[in-house]
Amino acid sequence: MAQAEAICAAGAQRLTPIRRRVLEALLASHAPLGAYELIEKLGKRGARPAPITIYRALDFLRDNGLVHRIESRNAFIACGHNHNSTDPVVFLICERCGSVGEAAGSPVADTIRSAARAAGFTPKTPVIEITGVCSHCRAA
Amino acid sequence: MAQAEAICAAGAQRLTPIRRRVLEALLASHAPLGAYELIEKLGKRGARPAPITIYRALDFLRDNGLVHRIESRNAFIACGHNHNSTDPVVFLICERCGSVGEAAGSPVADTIRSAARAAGFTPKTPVIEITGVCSHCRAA
DNA sequence: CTCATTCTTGTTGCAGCGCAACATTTATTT
DNA sequence: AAATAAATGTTGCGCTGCAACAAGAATGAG
Repeated sequence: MAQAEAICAAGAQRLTPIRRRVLEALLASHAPLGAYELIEKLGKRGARPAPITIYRALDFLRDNGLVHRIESRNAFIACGHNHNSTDPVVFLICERCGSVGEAAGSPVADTIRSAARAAGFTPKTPVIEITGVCSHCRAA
Repeated sequence: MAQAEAICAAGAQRLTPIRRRVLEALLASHAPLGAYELIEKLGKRGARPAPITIYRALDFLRDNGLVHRIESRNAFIACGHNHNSTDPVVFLICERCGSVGEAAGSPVADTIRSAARAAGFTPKTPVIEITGVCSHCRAA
C-alpha cells in the first residue's frame, strides 16, 4: 500500500479515494475479484459505484502496475511485487480454491522469448497464466 | 478436417453438421473468432443459430482438442496440431492484426513445470498466451 | 486570485459474452 | 418397437466492458 503511494507519487499520479479503495479490496483478497464483486464490496461502505467507475479505477491501477487482470477469470488481482514493466509475471491459478500465486518468471520468460523469436514474433507482455491445483488444495 | 473425423471416430464422438460447420469456420479463419462472429458466419447459409448452440458446439470441439479458447480475446481458434492433452500450447497473438500462431511448447513447458513445482503447484493445462507483434506486422 | 486547462467522477445506455432451465427432436441400445 | 441417451431448439437472463456526454475537482498560468 505504501508502495502504491510511492509509485503514484513518483509518476505524479493521483491515488484518489476510489482508486485506493479498489486497491485495498484487492489487497485484502487472496483470490482475484471481478468488477461486480468490487462494486459490492465498495457498496457496503457508501454508495454503490457504477461499473464504469470500477473499470476506470482498475485501468489506472493496471497502468501503474499495481493490479493485473486474470484473463481466464475476467477478474483482477493486486500485484505484490513491483515488476519492471518488461519483467514477466507467471500466475499460478488454483482451479479449486481460486487463489492466485505468483512464480518467479525469469527463467520461464527466457524460454518463451526464445520460442517466440524463433517464430519471428516479438513478445510484448509476458503475462502467463497457469491453471492447476495449489499445494493447499492438493493436500486436502 | 480429416483429422477431426478421425479423432471423433476414435472416441465414438459424433461430428454433427453444426459442430462440423463451426470447425470449418474456425479452420477457414486465420484469426480467432468470437461466438457471435460464428453465429453470423453460420447464419449466412441457413438459419441463425442461437448463441447456446454455438457454445455447445465449441464445448464439444474443445473437449476433443480440436479448438482452443483464447482467453485474452474471448474468442476461439481451430487447433492444427494434434496435441497430447498434456502437451502445452503456446499461442502467439498479434495485437495488430489479431492473427494467432503456435510455437513449439516443449522447452517452455519444462521451465514452467519446474517453476510451478517450486511453488508447490501442480500445473494442469499449460495453455500460454503471449501477445506481441507478428513478423508480418513488424515488417509493415 | 482568477481563469483556463486538465484530470477525475457521475449518469445513461448499450452491445457482446456465456450459460441455465426446460422442451423437443434425433440417434442409439436392448 | 420401446427405452435410453444424446443433441438441438427456445426462452431468458446475469455478467462483462465500455462509449458518450455531463459535471465536479484539482492543477497551472497569468
